[in-house]
Amino acid sequence: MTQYDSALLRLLDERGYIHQLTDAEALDKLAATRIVPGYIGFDPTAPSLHVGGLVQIMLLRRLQQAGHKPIVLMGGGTGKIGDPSFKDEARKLLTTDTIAENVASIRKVFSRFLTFGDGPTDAVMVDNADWLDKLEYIPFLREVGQHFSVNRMLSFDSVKQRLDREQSLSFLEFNYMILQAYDFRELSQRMGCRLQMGGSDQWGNIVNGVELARRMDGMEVYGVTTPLLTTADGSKMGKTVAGAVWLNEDMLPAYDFWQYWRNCDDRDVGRFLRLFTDLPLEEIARLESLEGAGINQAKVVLANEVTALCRGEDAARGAEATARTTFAGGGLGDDLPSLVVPAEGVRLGQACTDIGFTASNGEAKRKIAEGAVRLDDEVAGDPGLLVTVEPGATRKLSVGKKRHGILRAG
RNA sequence: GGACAGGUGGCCGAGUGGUUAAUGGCAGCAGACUGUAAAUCUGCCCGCGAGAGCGUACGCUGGUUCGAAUCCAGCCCUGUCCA
Repeated sequence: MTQYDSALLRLLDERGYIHQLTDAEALDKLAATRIVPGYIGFDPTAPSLHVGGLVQIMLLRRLQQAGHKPIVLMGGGTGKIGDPSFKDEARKLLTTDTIAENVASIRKVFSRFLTFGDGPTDAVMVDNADWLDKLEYIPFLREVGQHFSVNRMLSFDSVKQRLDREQSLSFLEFNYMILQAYDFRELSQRMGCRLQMGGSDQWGNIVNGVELARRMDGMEVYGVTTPLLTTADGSKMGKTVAGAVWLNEDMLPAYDFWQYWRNCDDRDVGRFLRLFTDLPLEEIARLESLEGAGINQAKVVLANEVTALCRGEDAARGAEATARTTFAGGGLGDDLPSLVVPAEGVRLGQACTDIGFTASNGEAKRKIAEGAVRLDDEVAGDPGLLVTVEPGATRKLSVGKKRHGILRAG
């Protein structure tokens, strides 16, 4: 571990955020002596960020915790292009309306992590559409384009694999890194921004920005990337087959969000606690050293802390209470998904699909045949079984060991 | 614009006229074992239907044929090379 003078780099280092630094020494010196405004860009490709973007948000939070100024850059402009870095194929182009909606929807989550305002270390939010939309092609090429070498751009890993695999990289996408570099330069001019952070896939884009600021203005700015966050089994964080683990509450119930963390791999617990919670390092060290089933305690703490941060204390408490009653007590917690059953009843297979545990009636039938479906904790073997619920009562419907739901009378 | 190669189920990838709803692998789900973990073994894995069964599906549109993912034509898309 390198010894840093600045609180910022020490904090980032000990909690596992640092993958690469453009100029560690100079940045360390700068951060030790003055407030460093730093930014991270978020492209509005969906109405919410998901857990994969949480490291980035936490990074801004750490920046503020270390006494610096976080800048949230919404990619209202770059979102119209789509970052090709390490992508196998081009993303579908989003309409400008969708982008505007996504920007509006994504903004909300940041206020839980950062303190916004006008103070020197208060966070601010900007949208690169404000300057990118106005660019004029020829002047832009002359001022900015002349500083880029295509030979060099082609050599970046982020696009190389795309070229090596002989997949098309459109000129539109190819320009993305130029625009991101321009963003960095623009922010350094407008708000004295000196630092860009991002995932390791952003290294190429960040380095381009550092070089552009130097070439155009003789300005020294810096870059930090975080390690690529994968779960212990090697998959990307935040994306499951069932769908992404969204940060916005209207996209994913708090209970499911909590469960995502509760079910994480043993090997990930310590790393996640350092990255995604504010717990002191000694406490984390204690939690991650728990052996065997004891590690489950640490997972509950992780789930509680992250849910509280993202969704609020109440959401975390509710999700934990539901989990405890359901799994430990064999009962029914309030936060479980529920389905209203009409008076005439509903077929068992249909119920499994309607509540969202199975994707189709066919799948429901297969699961029932496999003995995976239980009604009030009794294995139910007949997909045609007509399930009714007494008025005022509830019944428990389970598929597998993890998915439980409430059937209510209609 | 020309030559060549390709477009198959969430992904990779077999299949070149008929027991093909389509081999295999990955991912996923379930069962067993556990700790709501991992690993392992087993089963499942297009939709509708209680079921017999029906409907869709191999880039798109037509055609040949009793029968096509497989053959033919046109078109669209991708890549490589050439102009």
